[in-house]
Amino acid sequence: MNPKLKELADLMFPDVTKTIEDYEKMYPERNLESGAVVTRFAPSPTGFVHMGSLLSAFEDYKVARDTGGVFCLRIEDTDQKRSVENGIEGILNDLKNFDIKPDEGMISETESIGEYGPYIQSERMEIYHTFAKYLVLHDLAYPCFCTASELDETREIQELNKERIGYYGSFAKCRSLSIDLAIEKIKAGQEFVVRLKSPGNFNSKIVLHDEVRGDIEFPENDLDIVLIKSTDKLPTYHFAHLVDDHLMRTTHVMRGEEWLASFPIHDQLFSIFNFKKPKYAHLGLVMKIDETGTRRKLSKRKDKEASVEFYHREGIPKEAVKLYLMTIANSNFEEWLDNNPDKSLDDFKFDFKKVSASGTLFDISKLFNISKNYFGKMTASDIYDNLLKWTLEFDTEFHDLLVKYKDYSINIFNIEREVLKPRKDYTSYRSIRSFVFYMYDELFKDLEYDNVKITEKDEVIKILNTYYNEYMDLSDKDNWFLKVKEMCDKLGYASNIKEYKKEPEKYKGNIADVTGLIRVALTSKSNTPDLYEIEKLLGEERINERFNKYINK
RNA sequence: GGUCUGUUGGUGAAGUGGCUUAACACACCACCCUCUCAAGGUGGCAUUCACGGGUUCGAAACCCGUACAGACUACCA
Repeated sequence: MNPKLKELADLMFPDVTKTIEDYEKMYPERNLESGAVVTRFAPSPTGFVHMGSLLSAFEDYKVARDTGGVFCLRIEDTDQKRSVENGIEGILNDLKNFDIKPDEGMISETESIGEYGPYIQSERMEIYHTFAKYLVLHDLAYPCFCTASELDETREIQELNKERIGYYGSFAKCRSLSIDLAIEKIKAGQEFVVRLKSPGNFNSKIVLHDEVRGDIEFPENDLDIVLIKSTDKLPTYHFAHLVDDHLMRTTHVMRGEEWLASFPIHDQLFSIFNFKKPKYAHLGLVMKIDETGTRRKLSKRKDKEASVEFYHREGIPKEAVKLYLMTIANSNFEEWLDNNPDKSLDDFKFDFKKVSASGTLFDISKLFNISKNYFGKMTASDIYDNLLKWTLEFDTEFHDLLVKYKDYSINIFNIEREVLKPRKDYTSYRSIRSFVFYMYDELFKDLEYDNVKITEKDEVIKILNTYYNEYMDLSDKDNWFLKVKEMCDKLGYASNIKEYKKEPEKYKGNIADVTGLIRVALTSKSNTPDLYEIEKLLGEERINERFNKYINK
């Protein structure tokens, strides 16, 4: 070995005490069953998770579960500017809201589980430096003293001459610096970054395999990319990816499409160290159509639905969100679910080949539809329990009523539920209140009554009184309806709508007008679930009160 | 400027050369059912797969161009 190189490497990394072999021993190959997949989700600690990230975390987690593998949460805090206070807790919480728990890695702001840590990159300094030092020792990396303005300058020249932009070939000034000079500069206290001495040739092609896109041809990487940054001595993403995913024995790297372009860099890094390469899957981005009608990446800043906390706040059941995520993750999932209505998400196996390569437009109406169907399958008491939790956090007024009237509330949620075709109107926990508020006297105030057909005051009084005094029969639904019809006939309203349509001039109106009036008087709404069920739950006394309230409004 | 990816209806998409006169689901529209609504049922919604060439007996699928969209091209991830 070149002793000069050793001197340089020692100077650059005085803190390194271990060797790569030491780390290989510390973090041995995992002893997993064949087919078990090791994935990882590696966010910056920004405190919350973006929809696109949630999708990839969800897929990472799903594959790990499906194969009996490991899902790891690693924190990429190598860009200190992005970190926020308690950022890890925030991420963990967002993930937890969708039942995603790491098998390994960070489990709180400061704690982790697993034998492959530390799982926070800023705590892995010495490891990165050990690997970087190895590279310097073998003349595969070098210190670069170029300043930001020098770099800007060469970029401008490159732009002007329409040359490829970057630090490569003759533009890589520090690559050809003599070792002596480099040593001298470091001794003189000059700042430096560590750059890869890329062995690639831009004119040669390589073919890399992506699990969703198949084989892709790239030019070899010839960029002398930065491995270790100057001021904080932290690694760049590229280098951290190599070291961490190798040492954590990640088998499948699933990440956004934005990483596709740096695939050749990562492949080259693994080749240089002769490490076993993980498989890669580059996922299509989650897009939306904005006000101007153009398609663009869903943005954390601009789009409220981009932050996963939004779904929690809206009260969309996490199960529904997961079903939606699965439909965009694997295009065959929806059909599978239709054909296997009794099976759950866990019975479906994630398939890389069914991942769409093109960016997905985020479709919130589809999500609501899935949510609606999910509510349709829940039991009334499940709804009650979950709604109780949701309102505790987001609607304490309603929460108190739910506590006070537990059984009554469950009965409300059970209206038209335990039947062959259950009604489907709830789209979220938040939406429920607007469907049932009138069932609670405490909320039946400051009303705006919907419009009704029958408005003439004497007629209104006559119908409500006649109904209440002579025709209200709550013993069972059939009797109830017979009585209503009877009353209509007596008062001159058609009890059969078909008849009415044939000869409308023969009647004052039809049964729908009459029940419409009763419905609005009782609930203030013209659209509600089954009237009989509502009346039955309300009971005679409150029906009377509400009729009077309506008449005197 | 360079590199790479993508392009099937309003949306998500199936489709790997003949079974496609293009599944399925969401949305939308119409009708039916019906005391209102939600559901549910029936039907409609791409003469055509960004465009132009080519290969082939045969192409949405294969090849070549073009266009458009997106990503990357940082000591950000």
